[in-house]
Amino acid sequence: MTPSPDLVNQDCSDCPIRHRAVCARCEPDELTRLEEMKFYRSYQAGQTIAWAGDQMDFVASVVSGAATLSQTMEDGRRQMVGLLLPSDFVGRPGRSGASYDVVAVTDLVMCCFRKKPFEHMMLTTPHVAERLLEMTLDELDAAREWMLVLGRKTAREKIASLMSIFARRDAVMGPKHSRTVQFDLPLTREAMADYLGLTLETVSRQISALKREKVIVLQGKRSVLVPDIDVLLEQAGDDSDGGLLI
Amino acid sequence: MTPSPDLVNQDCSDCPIRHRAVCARCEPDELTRLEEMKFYRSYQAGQTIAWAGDQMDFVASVVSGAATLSQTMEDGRRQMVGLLLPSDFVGRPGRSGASYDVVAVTDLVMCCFRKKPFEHMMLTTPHVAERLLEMTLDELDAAREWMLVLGRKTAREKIASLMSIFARRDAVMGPKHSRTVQFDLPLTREAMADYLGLTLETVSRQISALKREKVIVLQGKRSVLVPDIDVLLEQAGDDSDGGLLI
DNA sequence: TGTGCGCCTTGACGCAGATCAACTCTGTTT
DNA sequence: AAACAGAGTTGATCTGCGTCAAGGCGCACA
Repeated sequence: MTPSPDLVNQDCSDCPIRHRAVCARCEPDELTRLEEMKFYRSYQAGQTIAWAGDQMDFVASVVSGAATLSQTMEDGRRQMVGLLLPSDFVGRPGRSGASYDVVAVTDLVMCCFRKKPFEHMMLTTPHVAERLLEMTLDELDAAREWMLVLGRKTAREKIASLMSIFARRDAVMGPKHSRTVQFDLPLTREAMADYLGLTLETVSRQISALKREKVIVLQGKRSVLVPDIDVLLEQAGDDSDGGLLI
Repeated sequence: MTPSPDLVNQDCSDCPIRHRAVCARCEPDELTRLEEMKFYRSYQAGQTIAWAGDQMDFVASVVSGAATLSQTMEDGRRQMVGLLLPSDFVGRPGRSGASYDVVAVTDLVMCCFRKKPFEHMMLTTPHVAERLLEMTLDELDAAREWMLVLGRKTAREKIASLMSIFARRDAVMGPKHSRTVQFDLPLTREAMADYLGLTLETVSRQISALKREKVIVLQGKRSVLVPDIDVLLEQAGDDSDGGLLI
Protein backbone atom coordinates (compact mmCIF):
# COMPACT_ATOMS: atom_id res chain seq x y z
CA MET A 1 0.00 0.00 0.00
CA THR A 2 2.33 2.73 -1.14
CA PRO A 3 1.05 5.87 -2.80
CA SER A 4 1.51 6.46 -6.48
CA PRO A 5 4.75 8.06 -7.63
CA ASP A 6 4.98 11.65 -6.54
CA LEU A 7 3.46 14.16 -8.87
CA VAL A 8 5.22 17.20 -10.13
CA ASN A 9 4.73 20.13 -7.80
CA GLN A 10 2.06 22.50 -8.88
CA ASP A 11 2.36 26.21 -8.39
CA CYS A 12 0.40 27.29 -5.30
CA SER A 13 -1.08 30.25 -7.12
CA ASP A 14 -2.88 27.90 -9.52
CA CYS A 15 -4.09 25.61 -6.75
CA PRO A 16 -7.83 24.87 -6.72
CA ILE A 17 -7.96 24.94 -2.91
CA ARG A 18 -5.69 27.95 -2.50
CA HIS A 19 -8.36 30.16 -0.91
CA ARG A 20 -9.91 27.59 1.45
CA ALA A 21 -7.09 25.38 2.71
CA VAL A 22 -4.70 25.87 5.59
CA CYS A 23 -2.66 28.19 3.37
CA ALA A 24 -5.60 30.48 2.64
CA ARG A 25 -4.23 33.47 4.53
CA CYS A 26 -0.64 33.14 3.46
CA GLU A 27 1.24 35.97 1.78
CA PRO A 28 3.30 35.27 -1.36
CA ASP A 29 6.53 34.91 0.61
CA GLU A 30 4.87 32.43 2.95
CA LEU A 31 3.63 30.44 -0.04
CA THR A 32 7.21 30.29 -1.27
CA ARG A 33 8.25 28.78 2.03
CA LEU A 34 5.40 26.27 1.86
CA GLU A 35 6.33 25.32 -1.68
CA GLU A 36 9.74 24.29 -0.43
CA MET A 37 8.30 21.79 2.03
CA LYS A 38 5.45 20.44 -0.02
CA PHE A 39 4.98 17.44 -2.28
CA TYR A 40 1.93 15.82 -3.86
CA ARG A 41 0.77 12.29 -3.37
CA SER A 42 -2.08 10.47 -5.00
CA TYR A 43 -3.95 7.44 -3.76
CA GLN A 44 -6.42 5.09 -5.37
CA ALA A 45 -9.98 4.58 -4.18
CA GLY A 46 -9.94 2.07 -1.34
CA GLN A 47 -6.30 2.59 -0.44
CA THR A 48 -5.41 3.04 3.23
CA ILE A 49 -3.31 6.16 3.75
CA ALA A 50 -2.49 5.48 7.40
CA TRP A 51 -3.56 3.17 10.20
CA ALA A 52 -4.28 4.59 13.63
CA GLY A 53 -0.98 4.76 15.48
CA ASP A 54 1.20 4.81 12.36
CA GLN A 55 4.03 7.24 12.26
CA MET A 56 3.17 10.17 9.98
CA ASP A 57 6.01 12.38 8.83
CA PHE A 58 3.74 14.81 7.04
CA VAL A 59 0.55 16.77 7.39
CA ALA A 60 -1.57 17.44 4.31
CA SER A 61 -4.46 19.13 2.58
CA VAL A 62 -6.90 17.21 0.42
CA VAL A 63 -6.66 18.65 -3.10
CA SER A 64 -9.22 16.44 -4.84
CA GLY A 65 -11.24 13.36 -3.97
CA ALA A 66 -12.48 12.22 -0.57
CA ALA A 67 -11.05 10.37 2.42
CA THR A 68 -12.46 9.14 5.72
CA LEU A 69 -11.20 9.06 9.29
CA SER A 70 -12.41 6.12 11.33
CA GLN A 71 -11.90 4.19 14.53
CA THR A 72 -12.22 0.44 14.95
CA MET A 73 -12.91 -1.52 18.12
CA GLU A 74 -11.21 -4.81 18.86
CA ASP A 75 -14.26 -6.80 17.80
CA GLY A 76 -14.49 -4.99 14.48
CA ARG A 77 -17.17 -2.40 15.14
CA ARG A 78 -16.22 0.68 13.20
CA GLN A 79 -17.20 4.34 13.48
CA MET A 80 -16.31 6.98 10.97
CA VAL A 81 -15.36 10.22 12.70
CA GLY A 82 -14.54 12.48 9.80
CA LEU A 83 -15.10 12.90 6.09
CA LEU A 84 -12.30 14.79 4.37
CA LEU A 85 -13.11 16.72 1.23
CA PRO A 86 -11.03 19.11 -0.87
CA SER A 87 -9.30 21.78 1.26
CA ASP A 88 -9.68 19.76 4.48
CA PHE A 89 -6.57 19.24 6.59
CA VAL A 90 -5.13 15.92 7.75
CA GLY A 91 -2.78 15.39 10.65
CA ARG A 92 -2.04 17.10 13.90
CA PRO A 93 0.98 19.32 14.35
CA GLY A 94 2.85 18.28 17.47
CA ARG A 95 1.78 14.67 17.34
CA SER A 96 3.83 12.00 15.66
CA GLY A 97 1.26 9.28 14.96
CA ALA A 98 -2.04 9.15 13.13
CA SER A 99 -4.96 9.19 15.58
CA TYR A 100 -7.37 7.39 13.25
CA ASP A 101 -7.42 5.16 10.23
CA VAL A 102 -7.26 7.33 7.13
CA VAL A 103 -8.70 5.78 3.96
CA ALA A 104 -9.14 7.15 0.46
CA VAL A 105 -12.74 6.51 -0.60
CA THR A 106 -12.29 7.92 -4.08
CA ASP A 107 -9.13 8.56 -6.06
CA LEU A 108 -7.39 11.21 -4.06
CA VAL A 109 -4.67 13.81 -4.39
CA MET A 110 -3.09 15.31 -1.29
CA CYS A 111 -0.76 18.25 -0.90
CA CYS A 112 1.63 17.09 1.82
CA PHE A 113 3.96 19.19 3.95
CA ARG A 114 6.94 17.71 5.73
CA LYS A 115 6.02 17.88 9.37
CA LYS A 116 9.14 19.38 10.90
CA PRO A 117 9.37 22.44 8.64
CA PHE A 118 5.61 22.89 8.81
CA GLU A 119 5.68 22.95 12.60
CA HIS A 120 8.53 25.41 12.51
CA MET A 121 6.57 27.65 10.19
CA MET A 122 3.56 27.55 12.51
CA LEU A 123 5.69 28.95 15.29
CA THR A 124 7.36 31.66 13.24
CA THR A 125 4.55 33.08 11.10
CA PRO A 126 0.99 33.57 12.32
CA HIS A 127 -1.10 33.02 9.21
CA VAL A 128 -0.91 29.25 9.03
CA ALA A 129 -1.72 28.78 12.71
CA GLU A 130 -4.56 31.29 12.54
CA ARG A 131 -6.18 29.53 9.64
CA LEU A 132 -5.63 26.12 11.23
CA LEU A 133 -7.35 27.29 14.41
CA GLU A 134 -10.31 28.48 12.41
CA MET A 135 -10.53 25.21 10.49
CA THR A 136 -10.20 23.17 13.68
CA LEU A 137 -13.01 25.12 15.33
CA ASP A 138 -15.18 24.43 12.29
CA GLU A 139 -14.36 20.75 12.48
CA LEU A 140 -15.22 20.72 16.16
CA ASP A 141 -18.60 22.24 15.38
CA ALA A 142 -19.15 19.64 12.68
CA ALA A 143 -18.20 16.84 15.07
CA ARG A 144 -20.65 18.13 17.66
CA GLU A 145 -23.37 18.42 15.06
CA TRP A 146 -22.67 14.82 14.20
CA MET A 147 -22.94 13.78 17.85
CA LEU A 148 -26.59 14.84 17.73
CA VAL A 149 -27.11 12.72 14.63
CA LEU A 150 -25.47 9.68 16.21
CA GLY A 151 -27.04 10.02 19.63
CA ARG A 152 -30.58 11.11 18.96
CA LYS A 153 -31.73 10.70 15.38
CA THR A 154 -33.67 7.78 13.90
CA ALA A 155 -32.29 5.75 11.00
CA ARG A 156 -34.50 7.70 8.61
CA GLU A 157 -33.29 11.02 9.92
CA LYS A 158 -29.68 9.88 9.84
CA ILE A 159 -29.85 8.97 6.15
CA ALA A 160 -31.61 12.21 5.29
CA SER A 161 -29.00 14.14 7.31
CA LEU A 162 -26.18 12.51 5.35
CA MET A 163 -27.88 13.20 2.04
CA SER A 164 -28.34 16.82 3.11
CA ILE A 165 -24.62 17.11 3.73
CA PHE A 166 -23.80 15.80 0.29
CA ALA A 167 -26.43 18.05 -1.23
CA ARG A 168 -24.89 21.01 0.54
CA ARG A 169 -21.42 20.55 -0.89
CA ASP A 170 -21.56 18.63 -4.14
CA ALA A 171 -24.84 19.98 -5.26
CA VAL A 172 -25.56 20.76 -8.85
CA MET A 173 -28.56 23.02 -8.52
CA GLY A 174 -31.43 22.85 -10.92
CA PRO A 175 -32.89 25.94 -12.57
CA LYS A 176 -32.93 29.02 -10.36
CA HIS A 177 -35.48 29.08 -7.57
CA SER A 178 -36.26 25.43 -8.15
CA ARG A 179 -35.69 23.25 -5.13
CA THR A 180 -34.12 20.49 -7.18
CA VAL A 181 -30.64 19.23 -6.38
CA GLN A 182 -28.50 16.47 -7.88
CA PHE A 183 -25.32 14.82 -6.58
CA ASP A 184 -23.36 11.58 -6.49
CA LEU A 185 -22.90 9.52 -3.34
CA PRO A 186 -19.15 9.26 -2.70
CA LEU A 187 -19.59 6.41 -0.21
CA THR A 188 -20.63 2.77 -0.40
CA ARG A 189 -23.61 1.63 1.68
CA GLU A 190 -21.20 0.14 4.17
CA ALA A 191 -19.23 3.37 4.54
CA MET A 192 -22.49 5.28 5.04
CA ALA A 193 -23.41 2.77 7.74
CA ASP A 194 -20.05 3.32 9.44
CA TYR A 195 -20.62 7.04 9.34
CA LEU A 196 -24.16 6.86 10.70
CA GLY A 197 -23.78 4.16 13.34
CA LEU A 198 -26.10 1.79 11.45
CA THR A 199 -25.81 -1.50 9.60
CA LEU A 200 -25.56 -1.53 5.83
CA GLU A 201 -28.91 -3.33 5.60
CA THR A 202 -30.65 -0.54 7.47
CA VAL A 203 -28.99 2.03 5.22
CA SER A 204 -30.19 0.18 2.14
CA ARG A 205 -33.73 -0.15 3.49
CA GLN A 206 -33.99 3.51 4.40
CA ILE A 207 -32.68 4.62 1.02
CA SER A 208 -35.25 2.37 -0.62
CA ALA A 209 -37.96 3.88 1.56
CA LEU A 210 -36.96 7.44 0.66
CA LYS A 211 -37.05 6.38 -2.99
CA ARG A 212 -40.45 4.73 -2.59
CA GLU A 213 -41.82 7.89 -1.00
CA LYS A 214 -40.34 10.03 -3.79
CA VAL A 215 -38.14 12.08 -1.48
CA ILE A 216 -35.22 11.07 -3.71
CA VAL A 217 -34.88 9.57 -7.19
CA LEU A 218 -32.00 7.17 -7.81
CA GLN A 219 -30.28 6.99 -11.19
CA GLY A 220 -28.11 3.93 -10.78
CA LYS A 221 -26.89 3.18 -7.26
CA ARG A 222 -24.86 6.28 -6.71
CA SER A 223 -26.51 9.20 -8.43
CA VAL A 224 -29.21 10.95 -6.42
CA LEU A 225 -31.77 13.47 -7.59
CA VAL A 226 -33.67 15.39 -4.93
CA PRO A 227 -36.86 16.87 -6.40
CA ASP A 228 -37.43 19.15 -3.41
CA ILE A 229 -34.60 19.82 -1.02
CA ASP A 230 -36.96 21.15 1.65
CA VAL A 231 -38.68 17.79 1.85
CA LEU A 232 -35.32 16.13 2.41
CA LEU A 233 -34.36 18.61 5.13
CA GLU A 234 -37.64 18.01 6.86
CA GLN A 235 -36.94 14.26 6.85
CA ALA A 236 -33.58 15.01 8.47
CA GLY A 237 -35.35 16.44 11.50
CA ASP A 238 -33.40 19.69 11.33
CA ASP A 239 -34.87 23.08 11.86
CA SER A 240 -36.65 24.04 8.70
CA ASP A 241 -34.83 26.45 6.42
CA GLY A 242 -31.54 24.85 7.23
CA GLY A 243 -29.71 27.58 5.41
CA LEU A 244 -28.77 25.46 2.41
CA LEU A 245 -29.11 28.27 -0.03
CA ILE A 246 -27.11 30.86 1.85
CA MET B 1 -31.31 34.03 35.34
CA THR B 2 -28.47 36.47 35.92
CA PRO B 3 -25.16 35.44 37.37
CA SER B 4 -24.22 36.27 40.91
CA PRO B 5 -22.58 39.63 41.56
CA ASP B 6 -19.10 39.77 40.15
CA LEU B 7 -16.38 38.49 42.36
CA VAL B 8 -13.25 40.39 43.16
CA ASN B 9 -10.56 39.73 40.62
CA GLN B 10 -8.05 37.18 41.72
CA ASP B 11 -4.40 37.48 40.86
CA CYS B 12 -3.58 35.25 37.86
CA SER B 13 -0.43 33.98 39.53
CA ASP B 14 -2.52 32.39 42.29
CA CYS B 15 -5.03 30.90 39.87
CA PRO B 16 -5.68 27.17 40.26
CA ILE B 17 -5.97 26.68 36.48
CA ARG B 18 -3.05 28.94 35.60
CA HIS B 19 -0.96 26.17 34.03
CA ARG B 20 -3.69 24.36 32.10
CA ALA B 21 -6.08 27.00 30.80
CA VAL B 22 -5.91 29.12 27.67
CA CYS B 23 -3.43 31.40 29.48
CA ALA B 24 -1.02 28.55 30.25
CA ARG B 25 1.76 29.78 27.99
CA CYS B 26 1.45 33.47 28.75
CA GLU B 27 4.39 35.51 29.97
CA PRO B 28 3.94 37.86 32.95
CA ASP B 29 3.35 40.89 30.72
CA GLU B 30 0.68 38.98 28.81
CA LEU B 31 -0.99 38.01 32.08
CA THR B 32 -1.10 41.66 32.97
CA ARG B 33 -2.94 42.39 29.75
CA LEU B 34 -5.35 39.54 30.43
CA GLU B 35 -6.00 40.79 33.93
CA GLU B 36 -7.21 44.06 32.46
CA MET B 37 -9.89 42.37 30.40
CA LYS B 38 -10.99 39.70 32.82
CA PHE B 39 -13.76 39.41 35.39
CA TYR B 40 -15.17 36.52 37.39
CA ARG B 41 -18.71 35.26 37.35
CA SER B 42 -20.30 32.55 39.39
CA TYR B 43 -23.39 30.53 38.62
CA GLN B 44 -25.52 28.20 40.67
CA ALA B 45 -26.08 24.54 39.87
CA GLY B 46 -28.84 24.28 37.29
CA GLN B 47 -28.48 27.82 36.00
CA THR B 48 -28.38 28.36 32.24
CA ILE B 49 -25.37 30.43 31.24
CA ALA B 50 -26.42 30.89 27.61
CA TRP B 51 -28.95 29.55 25.16
CA ALA B 52 -27.84 28.53 21.67
CA GLY B 53 -27.90 31.64 19.54
CA ASP B 54 -27.63 34.10 22.43
CA GLN B 55 -25.24 36.96 22.03
CA MET B 56 -22.11 36.34 24.12
CA ASP B 57 -19.86 39.31 24.77
CA PHE B 58 -17.22 37.27 26.52
CA VAL B 59 -15.23 34.07 26.28
CA ALA B 60 -14.24 32.27 29.46
CA SER B 61 -12.34 29.57 31.29
CA VAL B 62 -14.00 27.32 33.82
CA VAL B 63 -12.24 27.89 37.16
CA SER B 64 -14.22 25.49 39.33
CA GLY B 65 -17.33 23.36 38.96
CA ALA B 66 -18.76 21.79 35.81
CA ALA B 67 -20.92 22.90 32.88
CA THR B 68 -22.42 21.18 29.87
CA LEU B 69 -22.85 22.08 26.21
CA SER B 70 -25.95 20.66 24.58
CA GLN B 71 -28.17 20.85 21.51
CA THR B 72 -31.93 20.43 21.48
CA MET B 73 -34.16 19.43 18.58
CA GLU B 74 -37.54 21.03 17.99
CA ASP B 75 -39.37 18.07 19.52
CA GLY B 76 -37.25 18.16 22.66
CA ARG B 77 -34.68 15.47 22.00
CA ARG B 78 -31.44 16.63 23.56
CA GLN B 79 -27.83 15.67 23.04
CA MET B 80 -24.99 16.82 25.20
CA VAL B 81 -21.94 17.65 23.10
CA GLY B 82 -19.44 18.75 25.69
CA LEU B 83 -18.65 18.55 29.38
CA LEU B 84 -16.67 21.52 30.64
CA LEU B 85 -14.44 21.05 33.64
CA PRO B 86 -11.90 23.35 35.31
CA SER B 87 -9.47 24.90 32.79
CA ASP B 88 -11.78 24.20 29.82
CA PHE B 89 -12.55 27.09 27.50
CA VAL B 90 -16.01 28.38 26.53
CA GLY B 91 -16.85 30.44 23.48
CA ARG B 92 -15.48 30.90 20.03
CA PRO B 93 -13.37 33.88 19.12
CA GLY B 94 -14.71 35.44 15.95
CA ARG B 95 -18.29 34.33 16.51
CA SER B 96 -20.83 36.50 18.24
CA GLY B 97 -23.39 33.97 19.41
CA ALA B 98 -23.29 30.84 21.54
CA SER B 99 -23.43 27.71 19.39
CA TYR B 100 -24.95 25.52 22.08
CA ASP B 101 -26.91 25.72 25.30
CA VAL B 102 -24.44 26.20 28.15
CA VAL B 103 -25.67 25.04 31.57
CA ALA B 104 -23.97 24.95 34.95
CA VAL B 105 -24.43 21.45 36.40
CA THR B 106 -22.72 22.26 39.66
CA ASP B 107 -21.97 25.59 41.27
CA LEU B 108 -19.55 27.17 38.88
CA VAL B 109 -16.97 29.94 38.71
CA MET B 110 -15.80 31.25 35.36
CA CYS B 111 -12.97 33.57 34.48
CA CYS B 112 -14.42 35.69 31.67
CA PHE B 113 -12.57 37.82 29.13
CA ARG B 114 -14.30 40.61 27.26
CA LYS B 115 -14.44 39.37 23.71
CA LYS B 116 -13.13 42.34 21.76
CA PRO B 117 -9.89 42.81 23.70
CA PHE B 118 -9.39 39.06 23.84
CA GLU B 119 -9.67 38.77 20.07
CA HIS B 120 -7.28 41.65 19.65
CA MET B 121 -4.79 39.93 21.93
CA MET B 122 -5.05 36.72 19.91
CA LEU B 123 -3.95 38.61 16.83
CA THR B 124 -1.09 40.47 18.45
CA THR B 125 0.58 37.91 20.69
CA PRO B 126 1.02 34.26 19.77
CA HIS B 127 0.80 32.45 23.09
CA VAL B 128 -2.94 32.60 23.61
CA ALA B 129 -3.73 31.47 20.08
CA GLU B 130 -1.16 28.67 20.27
CA ARG B 131 -2.63 27.31 23.46
CA LEU B 132 -6.17 27.67 22.17
CA LEU B 133 -5.27 25.67 19.05
CA GLU B 134 -3.82 22.93 21.21
CA MET B 135 -6.91 22.84 23.43
CA THR B 136 -9.24 22.86 20.44
CA LEU B 137 -7.39 19.93 18.87
CA ASP B 138 -7.75 18.05 22.15
CA GLU B 139 -11.46 18.78 22.24
CA LEU B 140 -11.81 17.59 18.67
CA ASP B 141 -10.15 14.32 19.61
CA ALA B 142 -12.48 13.99 22.60
CA ALA B 143 -15.51 14.68 20.40
CA ARG B 144 -14.41 12.01 17.93
CA GLU B 145 -13.82 9.55 20.72
CA TRP B 146 -17.35 10.27 21.86
CA MET B 147 -18.71 9.65 18.36
CA LEU B 148 -17.55 6.05 18.70
CA VAL B 149 -19.38 5.79 22.02
CA LEU B 150 -22.59 7.25 20.58
CA GLY B 151 -22.54 5.38 17.30
CA ARG B 152 -21.32 1.92 18.17
CA LYS B 153 -21.37 1.12 21.87
CA THR B 154 -24.10 -0.71 23.78
CA ALA B 155 -25.89 0.90 26.73
CA ARG B 156 -23.69 -1.06 29.11
CA GLU B 157 -20.52 0.06 27.38
CA LYS B 158 -21.74 3.65 27.26
CA ILE B 159 -22.29 3.79 31.01
CA ALA B 160 -18.94 2.16 31.71
CA SER B 161 -17.26 4.61 29.31
CA LEU B 162 -18.76 7.56 31.15
CA MET B 163 -17.73 6.17 34.52
CA SER B 164 -14.22 5.67 33.16
CA ILE B 165 -14.06 9.32 32.18
CA PHE B 166 -15.07 10.44 35.65
CA ALA B 167 -12.63 7.98 37.17
CA ARG B 168 -9.87 9.39 35.01
CA ARG B 169 -10.26 12.96 36.16
CA ASP B 170 -11.89 13.10 39.56
CA ALA B 171 -10.38 9.95 40.85
CA VAL B 172 -9.26 9.59 44.42
CA MET B 173 -6.97 6.62 44.14
CA GLY B 174 -6.85 3.96 46.78
CA PRO B 175 -3.57 2.69 48.27
CA LYS B 176 -0.73 2.50 45.76
CA HIS B 177 -0.88 -0.29 43.23
CA SER B 178 -4.44 -1.05 44.22
CA ARG B 179 -6.88 -0.82 41.38
CA THR B 180 -9.49 0.88 43.54
CA VAL B 181 -10.91 4.25 42.54
CA GLN B 182 -13.55 6.49 44.11
CA PHE B 183 -15.37 9.50 42.68
CA ASP B 184 -18.67 11.41 42.72
CA LEU B 185 -21.02 11.59 39.75
CA PRO B 186 -21.40 15.26 38.82
CA LEU B 187 -24.47 14.56 36.64
CA THR B 188 -28.05 13.50 37.25
CA ARG B 189 -29.32 10.33 35.57
CA GLU B 190 -31.09 12.49 33.03
CA ALA B 191 -27.94 14.45 32.18
CA MET B 192 -26.02 11.19 31.80
CA ALA B 193 -28.73 9.99 29.44
CA ASP B 194 -28.41 13.19 27.40
CA TYR B 195 -24.69 12.68 27.20
CA LEU B 196 -24.90 9.04 26.18
CA GLY B 197 -27.84 9.13 23.78
CA LEU B 198 -29.97 6.96 26.09
CA THR B 199 -33.10 7.38 28.19
CA LEU B 200 -32.80 7.96 31.90
CA GLU B 201 -34.52 4.65 32.59
CA THR B 202 -31.86 2.77 30.64
CA VAL B 203 -29.13 4.66 32.50
CA SER B 204 -30.69 3.72 35.80
CA ARG B 205 -31.06 0.08 34.83
CA GLN B 206 -27.48 -0.23 33.61
CA ILE B 207 -26.11 1.40 36.75
CA SER B 208 -28.17 -1.04 38.81
CA ALA B 209 -26.80 -3.91 36.74
CA LEU B 210 -23.18 -2.80 37.23
CA LYS B 211 -23.91 -2.58 40.94
CA ARG B 212 -25.53 -6.02 41.02
CA GLU B 213 -22.50 -7.48 39.26
CA LYS B 214 -20.14 -5.74 41.71
CA VAL B 215 -18.33 -3.74 39.03
CA ILE B 216 -19.19 -0.66 41.06
CA VAL B 217 -20.37 -0.01 44.62
CA LEU B 218 -22.76 2.89 45.21
CA GLN B 219 -22.68 4.91 48.42
CA GLY B 220 -25.80 7.00 48.12
CA LYS B 221 -26.94 7.90 44.60
CA ARG B 222 -23.93 9.89 43.56
CA SER B 223 -20.79 8.43 45.15
CA VAL B 224 -19.17 5.59 43.24
CA LEU B 225 -16.51 3.17 44.39
CA VAL B 226 -14.79 1.07 41.74
CA PRO B 227 -13.13 -1.97 43.34
CA ASP B 228 -11.11 -2.80 40.22
CA ILE B 229 -10.74 -0.18 37.52
CA ASP B 230 -9.60 -2.75 34.96
CA VAL B 231 -12.94 -4.53 35.23
CA LEU B 232 -14.71 -1.24 34.53
CA LEU B 233 -12.50 -0.49 31.52
CA GLU B 234 -13.21 -3.93 30.16
CA GLN B 235 -16.95 -3.28 30.46
CA ALA B 236 -16.42 -0.06 28.49
CA GLY B 237 -15.24 -2.08 25.51
CA ASP B 238 -12.02 -0.10 25.19
CA ASP B 239 -8.66 -1.54 24.45
CA SER B 240 -7.33 -3.01 27.64
CA ASP B 241 -4.76 -0.92 29.50
CA GLY B 242 -6.57 2.24 28.60
CA GLY B 243 -3.74 4.31 29.97
CA LEU B 244 -5.59 5.43 33.08
CA LEU B 245 -2.53 5.41 35.26
CA ILE B 246 -0.24 7.32 32.95
C1' DT C 1 -47.00 14.99 60.50
C1' DG C 2 -48.37 15.47 56.38
C1' DT C 3 -47.90 16.92 51.52
C1' DG C 4 -45.48 17.91 47.59
C1' DC C 5 -41.55 17.73 44.63
C1' DG C 6 -37.12 16.21 42.54
C1' DC C 7 -34.68 12.37 41.56
C1' DC C 8 -34.36 7.70 41.04
C1' DT C 9 -35.79 2.69 40.49
C1' DT C 10 -38.30 -1.10 38.69
C1' DG C 11 -41.69 -3.64 35.88
C1' DA C 12 -44.44 -4.72 31.57
C1' DC C 13 -44.68 -4.25 26.90
C1' DG C 14 -43.69 -2.80 22.07
C1' DC C 15 -40.91 -1.51 18.27
C1' DA C 16 -36.83 0.16 15.52
C1' DG C 17 -33.07 -1.58 14.01
C1' DA C 18 -29.73 -5.68 14.29
C1' DT C 19 -28.93 -10.22 12.68
C1' DC C 20 -29.06 -14.03 9.60
C1' DA C 21 -29.87 -15.46 5.10
C1' DA C 22 -31.13 -15.63 0.28
C1' DC C 23 -31.05 -13.39 -3.87
C1' DT C 24 -30.11 -9.63 -7.77
C1' DC C 25 -27.25 -6.83 -10.56
C1' DT C 26 -23.13 -5.37 -12.82
C1' DG C 27 -18.73 -5.65 -14.26
C1' DT C 28 -14.46 -8.61 -14.71
C1' DT C 29 -11.81 -12.68 -15.57
C1' DT C 30 -10.84 -16.61 -18.22
C1' DA D 1 -20.46 -17.72 -22.22
C1' DA D 2 -19.50 -19.33 -17.92
C1' DA D 3 -17.77 -18.39 -13.54
C1' DC D 4 -16.88 -15.21 -10.05
C1' DA D 5 -16.66 -11.26 -6.95
C1' DG D 6 -18.21 -6.99 -5.01
C1' DA D 7 -22.01 -4.07 -4.07
C1' DG D 8 -26.67 -3.75 -3.15
C1' DT D 9 -31.57 -5.35 -2.07
C1' DT D 10 -35.06 -7.66 0.40
C1' DG D 11 -37.28 -10.91 3.70
C1' DA D 12 -37.80 -13.31 8.28
C1' DT D 13 -36.77 -13.25 12.85
C1' DC D 14 -34.73 -11.64 17.14
C1' DT D 15 -33.50 -8.37 20.79
C1' DG D 16 -31.86 -4.15 23.15
C1' DC D 17 -33.56 -0.25 24.31
C1' DG D 18 -37.51 3.00 24.35
C1' DT D 19 -42.03 3.94 26.18
C1' DC D 20 -45.49 3.97 29.55
C1' DA D 21 -46.64 3.41 34.19
C1' DA D 22 -46.29 2.79 39.17
C1' DG D 23 -43.92 3.45 43.21
C1' DG D 24 -39.76 4.59 46.53
C1' DC D 25 -36.61 7.75 48.86
C1' DG D 26 -34.98 12.07 50.79
C1' DC D 27 -35.85 16.72 51.64
C1' DA D 28 -38.23 21.30 51.91
C1' DC D 29 -42.08 23.62 53.50
C1' DA D 30 -46.65 24.37 55.87
